[in-house]
Amino acid sequence: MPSPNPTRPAAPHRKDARRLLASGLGENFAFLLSRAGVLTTETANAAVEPLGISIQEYMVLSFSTVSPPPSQRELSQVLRLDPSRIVGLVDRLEQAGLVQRLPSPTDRRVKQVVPTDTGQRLSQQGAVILAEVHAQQFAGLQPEEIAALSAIVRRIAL
Amino acid sequence: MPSPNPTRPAAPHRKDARRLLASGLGENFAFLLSRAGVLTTETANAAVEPLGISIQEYMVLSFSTVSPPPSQRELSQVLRLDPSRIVGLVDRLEQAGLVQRLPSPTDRRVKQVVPTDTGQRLSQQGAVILAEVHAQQFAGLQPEEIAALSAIVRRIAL
DNA sequence: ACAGTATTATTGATTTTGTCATTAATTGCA
DNA sequence: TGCAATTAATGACAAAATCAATAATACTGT
Repeated sequence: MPSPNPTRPAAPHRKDARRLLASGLGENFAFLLSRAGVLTTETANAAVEPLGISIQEYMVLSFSTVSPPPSQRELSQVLRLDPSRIVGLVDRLEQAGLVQRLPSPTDRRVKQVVPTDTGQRLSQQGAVILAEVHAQQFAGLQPEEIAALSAIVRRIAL
Repeated sequence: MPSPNPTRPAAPHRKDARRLLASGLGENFAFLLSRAGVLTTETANAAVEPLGISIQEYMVLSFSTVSPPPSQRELSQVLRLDPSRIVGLVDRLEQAGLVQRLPSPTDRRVKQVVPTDTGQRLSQQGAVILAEVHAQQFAGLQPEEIAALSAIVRRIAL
């Protein structure tokens, strides 16, 4: 698990920003977006840590709440993780009693990943926590800006 | 180097998007931003591959064009990479004749990373290529939306 | 119905990254 | 001067990405 120091939410410094712009990197979407992604992921990871799961595990859990339940295959596509990685993530969630692997009624190859009641609750808790944390992280932005960001990023990411 | 298949620029599918929204993950900034970051990074990586460098190497090269030249220390802060990682990246760029390590005139501990003429040109080429690629990647967005995205993400990432 | 092909979950090997501790050289401070 | 801090570099180790292979099952075209 990439558990960055939770006490240091990684604030970049003024001077860095100036030189970043001067170098041209500050206009580079690959740089900006991946950096924004890393920063928010770090924050999110720290936020769900008290729940006893990593942010990746949270995402598996969260997506497993969809109906009908996803196969591990779908999880790997949606989360853009190698199928072999999903195995381990689901393993840990299963051991923690948060999800179950149920055989698909229609295809005996696939195992559906289904949240337990505890898993359901934890997923909702996580959603609340993350919403709070991001509200805080984006406190400097206007609500319309956040909405715009959400809409645009969704167009890129989805 | 995380060199994703350059022929498959990773297009998410309609149906995934629907279920992603249904699961609630589609409203999750940690998910959206990190995913957008990964997607654009993959695209960018494929785009600069013909130049013979990875996107990380490109970023080091690009930032080294700032004046005065950065120390390796500054590179590690700005790019959020471990100092030990910078060593290898600069090594490769140096071997490729794209940057030089010059002793700082004011502090004999620091080595300034300075682009060669070839490095300068390649950095500019890269900037052009990446601009094109992202224009293409964001083709569905209005220019104002792209501007807004850039501004907002810069506030988050910088 | 059959043969061949594709797909699913899983395992394992290999490589790449991230993270940490340590070191030698050098600087800056008390 | 002497001591703590900083820089680049190296090496150790854990985490993650990537890739190949496998067994079970499903699907296809004939």
